[in-house]
Amino acid sequence: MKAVPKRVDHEQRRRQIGEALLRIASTRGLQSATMREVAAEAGVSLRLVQYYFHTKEQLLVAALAYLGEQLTDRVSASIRALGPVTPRTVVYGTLTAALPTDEESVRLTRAYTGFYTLVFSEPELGERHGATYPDKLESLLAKQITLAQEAGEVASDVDPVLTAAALVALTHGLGSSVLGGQRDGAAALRILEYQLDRLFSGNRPG
Amino acid sequence: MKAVPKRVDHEQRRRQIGEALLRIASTRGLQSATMREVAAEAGVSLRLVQYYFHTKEQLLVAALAYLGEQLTDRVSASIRALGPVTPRTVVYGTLTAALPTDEESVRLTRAYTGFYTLVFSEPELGERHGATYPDKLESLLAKQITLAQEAGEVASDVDPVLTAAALVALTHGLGSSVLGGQRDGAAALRILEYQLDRLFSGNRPG
DNA sequence: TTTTATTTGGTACGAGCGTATCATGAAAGC
DNA sequence: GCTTTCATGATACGCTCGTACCAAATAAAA
Repeated sequence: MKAVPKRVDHEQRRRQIGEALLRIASTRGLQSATMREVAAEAGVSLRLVQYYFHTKEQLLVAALAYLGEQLTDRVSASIRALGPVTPRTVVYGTLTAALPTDEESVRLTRAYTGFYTLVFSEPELGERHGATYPDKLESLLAKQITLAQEAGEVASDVDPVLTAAALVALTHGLGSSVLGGQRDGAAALRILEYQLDRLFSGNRPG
Repeated sequence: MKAVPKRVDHEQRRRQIGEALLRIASTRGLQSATMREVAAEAGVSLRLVQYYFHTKEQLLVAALAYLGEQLTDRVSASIRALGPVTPRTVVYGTLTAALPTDEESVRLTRAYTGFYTLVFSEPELGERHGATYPDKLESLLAKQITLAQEAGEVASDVDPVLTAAALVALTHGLGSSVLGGQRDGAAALRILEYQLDRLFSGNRPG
């Protein structure tokens, strides 16, 4: 079967090629990520890309999976960096990690946006991958907000579900504005933190 | 020179073709709006599209202008529909009009998103058009929030600029989630109105 | 009516795309 | 050692894209 690869590690090769695609997607855009460009970026021949990914869609799906890994890695690292795990640090860490503030996050959000817009025109890709990231994010945040309410950190009259959805949408919108060149990452972070500070100020604003 | 067009009204023809492109952009996506597809959708020959728009970029720029008209028309209609012009109605009307809730707004936001993402990869188009819509929107909303503060409708300690930016980004993010099929327009509207209601509730939430 | 400029149609060209095909070197199994 | 399978390479095919070219109608001007 596939007991031991003969010469090279298949998974490593696939990853090498998939990451080349992500690199292109985050610099020249996903529509520039042709099979030939990916091959050149990965330093291999076109035939090799076809060998490991019989079709382009398979390549895209694999690259999207790799991107998902990097994204969740970054989020958990961001939460960890904020010290003890509390509802507040989870919410801050999760959302600020998704904002394109430094070089790595710009890369990730650019690539992610590319896939997101691709799904607009090719819905099969999203179904094949089942990428319901935002939904899980929202329910996670809603739970954290509820916990924060019980701890008195968030006013008791806020609706956790509606607020969590708004925060995710806000973060997404801010990310788009940064990628679109409307403002820089620091400004976006300021806007997001302002909203979070207002939310986590207990019963009174300010 | 071009005193009187001989047979047909040039501007009308250009509009006919431009709207055909918008129709394609809002259904099959902007990447499906090839010159041939636009010609077929407009019911004219490919040569005619080339005649009125020497290059595809000119066609895109013109269509973007038409889209802008329709967008501002919809916003002012939405404001007018909310009754007397107050800061509150202006803010509600502007933002809810930008949300894909009915068929028309879905069409508009789909087309708008197509152009927005196109600018990601072709920044020249945005520069050529100078489409700094969001910036103007934010300053307009910031001013309205300031007015609402003076009228006591909004808590005096909110930052109008940061809040306006957040509202625009929130609306954009919500629109994306609707277009991405994550929720429907009604749910997005509920989330937005919840935030607006909290903002316009004076000094206390609820 | 003849001329001329404007408006329309049909078609071809060159480039880039995803994909398929043919061919070859190198390791594994008998 | 020979054969079979895996891994890689070079190249070709069919398609679609934006654009360019050639030609024919038709309305305005003379």
